[in-house]
Order: sequence, then C-alpha cells, then structure tokens
Amino acid sequence: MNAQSEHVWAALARAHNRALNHIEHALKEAGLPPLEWYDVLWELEQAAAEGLRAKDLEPRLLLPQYGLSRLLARIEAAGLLKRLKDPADGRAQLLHITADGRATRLKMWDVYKPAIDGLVGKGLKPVQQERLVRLLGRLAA
Amino acid sequence: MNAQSEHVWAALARAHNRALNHIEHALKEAGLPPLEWYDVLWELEQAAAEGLRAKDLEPRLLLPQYGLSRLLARIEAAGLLKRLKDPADGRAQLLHITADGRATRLKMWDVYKPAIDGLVGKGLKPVQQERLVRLLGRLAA
DNA sequence: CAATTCTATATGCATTTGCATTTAAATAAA
DNA sequence: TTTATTTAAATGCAAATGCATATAGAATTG
Repeated sequence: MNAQSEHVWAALARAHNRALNHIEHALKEAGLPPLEWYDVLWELEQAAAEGLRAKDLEPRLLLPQYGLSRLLARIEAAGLLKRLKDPADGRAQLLHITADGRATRLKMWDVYKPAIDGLVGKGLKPVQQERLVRLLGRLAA
Repeated sequence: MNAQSEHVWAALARAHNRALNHIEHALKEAGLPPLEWYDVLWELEQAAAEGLRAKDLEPRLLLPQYGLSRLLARIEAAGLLKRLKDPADGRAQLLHITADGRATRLKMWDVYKPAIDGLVGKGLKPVQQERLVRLLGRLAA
C-alpha cells in the first residue's frame, strides 16, 4: 500500500484539529485564556531579565507581525505582561512577564499538560511518540 | 531519550502550521479560494446525485455548525454550489456542486497537490509517510 | 391532535483575523 | 547633514469566527 502525500496531509490536519480542540476546550472549561497566551507567557518566562523584543518572539510563535502585536496588547490588557520602551531602540519594546502572568501560566499548565498527556499517552507508547516526533520534524524542516 | 507528550504536541502543531501556511500561500498566490473550500467542493463532488445535507457534511469537515453554515453561504455566493430545499425535510437543504464548482476544485487541485507533494515528498520517503499516517491515525482515534 | 421536545439551519453581536497602510525611529546613501 | 531606505510596531477597515439565540419544520408524547 502506497501512502500518497495527500494522505499524510489529511492525517496531519485531522490529528492537529482534534488535539487543538481538545486542549482549547479543556482550557476554556477551566476558565483560562486560549492556548496562544501560554506560548507567549512561556517565552517571556524563559527570556533574559532585560526582556524580549516582539520581533524576536515573532518567529518562535509563527504568527504574523500584526497578529502578535494585537495578541500582546490583549495579554497586556489582562495584566499578564508589560511592554516597556527599549532604551537602546526607540522603535522597539521590551516584553516582561508579570507575577500574574507567571501564576496564570502555571494554572494553564496544570490543565494543558494533562490534556496533552491524555491525548498522546492514550494512543501512543513512548517509543511511538519518539518516532512521531522525528517524522514530524522532518516534515517541518 | 524519553519523548514527553508535550514534544509530540509541539511537533504536531509546528508541522501543521508550516504545512498549512505553505498550502494556503500557494493557493492565494494562484488567486484561488482558501483550503476549506476545497474540502467542501470535494465532498460535494463525491456525494450522490440528490445532493448532500449540511448536517452530513459537518462531521467530515470538523467545523462547527455555524461555521459551516456561513462557509456554505460564501461558496454559494461565489457560484460554486447551490442550496436547494430538501423536499423530504423542510428544515434541511440539499447541497449540489455547480459546473463552476467542479472547475474550481480542479484548478485548486493543480496547486494543492504539488504543494503537498513538495512538503511531504521532500522530507519523507514513502515508507516513512506510511508510518507517519499510521501514527497520526492513532493520535486522532 | 395540541403541546412539548428535538433537529437543521441561520443570525445578531462582540471578538479576532487578514491585508494594506501608517507612524516613528534607526541606518544607509548622496 | 539632508534625503532615501529599512525596520519595529500599530491601526483602519473589511472579512471571518465564536457564542448564544432565533426560527421553523419534524418527531414525540400525553
């Protein structure tokens, strides 16, 4: 049986769609922000103390410039991050996570992690998980 | 090395995001409708001659009811499908692809197919493709 | 059959996205 | 330096989405 590449894409889209729905649903259920926020908060928590530029965040999140700009505005409005002027570059801003931001990220993780585990752990043994990660990696390369 | 399930999710999201961007970009480049339209047109083309109910389309496309309703409205407005009253059920509508719809689906395929092939064929040999499909299938189950 | 419940689809409203463009600051070039 | 070019980020506007609800026709029930 010869897998045609459209089957690969179909399977990928399906699996992603399901997983995403599952995770987003769990977060909403728990009254927490959408998944995107998690990634932003995580990156900011990892970032050096002087903060992170939006431009540097952009490629990590795979979002368009304007999308990120507005996402940051929303997260800031919720008090989970601050945007400070970069003293070294008047155009740029330096992003910092707040204490509330850290707390929210943790609460999200408490929901996010089990949701992923449920999905992934259910169908795939560890060895298969590794295989899958490797194969997906080749796809994104 | 022990793959944690969040790595699986991260890899999945990444691969999906990239593939989707790639395909959507190719379609837009060619002045064609977005990907969703393809799936609708395809399903309608497969459907029996008496047409397909929106309700039956819904689970196949993994869209919420209201999302599908509006998607169909847009595609109809573009003249690619018709919605006819179902004589057997006053609430329902029977969806039919038009000649323009068929033509557009083909034009989309001419762009869609090579885009997928480029992505998938580049990183994965046929045997790996099959493996990937199988693993993704277990994830969506 | 009248009244209730269920099912298929649509829609008002607020939020989010996409696209193109703007603003303002930094860099390069003349 | 003045002028042009590039870069970081924001924004106006139109289109798409999510959520809750509406509509209206079936199916069920008392």
